[in-house]
Amino acid sequence: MHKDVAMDGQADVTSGTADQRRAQMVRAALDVIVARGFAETRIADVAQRAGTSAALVIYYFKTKDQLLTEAIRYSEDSWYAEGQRRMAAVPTAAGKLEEIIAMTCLPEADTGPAGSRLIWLDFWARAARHVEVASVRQKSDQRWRETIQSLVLAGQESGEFHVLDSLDFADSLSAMLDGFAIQIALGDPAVDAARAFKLSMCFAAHQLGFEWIWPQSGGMTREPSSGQQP
Amino acid sequence: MHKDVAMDGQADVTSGTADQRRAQMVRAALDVIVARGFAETRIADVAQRAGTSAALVIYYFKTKDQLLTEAIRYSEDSWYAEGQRRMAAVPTAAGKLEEIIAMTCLPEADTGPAGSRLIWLDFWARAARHVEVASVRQKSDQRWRETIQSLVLAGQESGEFHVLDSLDFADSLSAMLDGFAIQIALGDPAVDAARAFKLSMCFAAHQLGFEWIWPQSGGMTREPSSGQQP
DNA sequence: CCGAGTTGACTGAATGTTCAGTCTAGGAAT
DNA sequence: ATTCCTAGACTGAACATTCAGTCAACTCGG
Repeated sequence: MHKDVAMDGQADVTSGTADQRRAQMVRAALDVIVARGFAETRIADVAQRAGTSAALVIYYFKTKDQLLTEAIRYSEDSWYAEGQRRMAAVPTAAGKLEEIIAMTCLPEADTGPAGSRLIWLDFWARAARHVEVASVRQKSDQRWRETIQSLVLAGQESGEFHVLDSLDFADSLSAMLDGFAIQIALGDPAVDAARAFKLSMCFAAHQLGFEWIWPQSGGMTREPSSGQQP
Repeated sequence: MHKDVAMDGQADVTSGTADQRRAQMVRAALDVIVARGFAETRIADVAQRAGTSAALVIYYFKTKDQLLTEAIRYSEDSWYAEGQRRMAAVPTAAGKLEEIIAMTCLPEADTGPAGSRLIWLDFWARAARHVEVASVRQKSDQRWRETIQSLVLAGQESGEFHVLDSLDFADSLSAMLDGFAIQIALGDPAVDAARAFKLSMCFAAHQLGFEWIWPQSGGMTREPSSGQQP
């Protein structure tokens, strides 16, 4: 019989190695998904990437489906955590918002799992047919919108932002970011990362009523994240 | 060798039947893709739908890839044509814009190929890995943005709209619509079609400076779409 | 008008490959 | 010696694509 490893992590702590193995495989899966795409991801590829056998992968994740779903969940969680981390490092609401927008728009200094934008496309497509994935996506998206919304509320309370319906704004910005993410992921020459960033920021600044200029190494809003050059 | 049927439609009229067959198959493919999703679309399914054999499908489209690519191209073209058609039926720029937005947001009275929104997800995902599809998407998107842009320019000249950078607006709205399309396609309860429509229209109205209220059967902007069928 | 030859449309039955998922048996830890 | 781990070899099914023709509609020389 199987240990029926629970998806919430801890399982039995007796074997630290087992959990490590699982995590390693999830990460390997993510790498392969990014590189080859969802549809082209074989268990054997993941196994190879993780330096083990296909049989072992199945041993840990009962099915391929479960592996992929877990990989996606992991990716989303990392993404969210990264967002929280970045926001915490910035004091002003406008700065936090800029950080969020930069995260989806500017590809450099990839967040934990590389190529998140690329994965999203597969993610969405899969969510359309796969209930479990759909629910992961829905939750993840919800969480993200709530992050934006509460950020806006905070900014309004501190007087940084105009007062407007924060939910409307969160939903709109979130949609716009998703839309730009597509263009960026697909490398559309007409709408590159920098342009998406600019347009998103202009939208936010305009709606929320704060000043924003391209981060010229001295703007009031701080440069988004670390060093990045056009 | 093959007749090498040109992709721009009319081709040579010598054999009406062959082209009909092709078109029929493309439409069948589209149906299957919508129903089962891209990855789960088998040639046999398409053949069955079209009332023929898998071998015949391959006979017309050398490979499955070609069939799918052509199906996507067809879908996009229909979508675009539908857009043009709808716009032509409305006099004001604001009305046209509303029509466009309604088309992506409101699911009712599906445009020619049903479930376009759903297909987009697969479309994007596939574009990420498949050069040919990528180019189809890029062109299609470009065309769409240009449509919006020239619409805005026209509205500005007639004095309906504020003056602003029409390209910036087109790119932003287009992104927002894509983003909402995802939520709608996936049936996210937090952002349903009506809400997406409202938020998009508010964005447009706000940016372009025209009045807009929910179409109350007598608004200045006409109700989005009406009865239409081939 | 006719029948041998040609060609395009079409099919059912292979073929061959590619994988997800077993199975079995060996190794390591307890 | 029992219980996890692990992997190589297998199984079985799902499919895309090919093959070897059949069929019907034509042409065209006589």
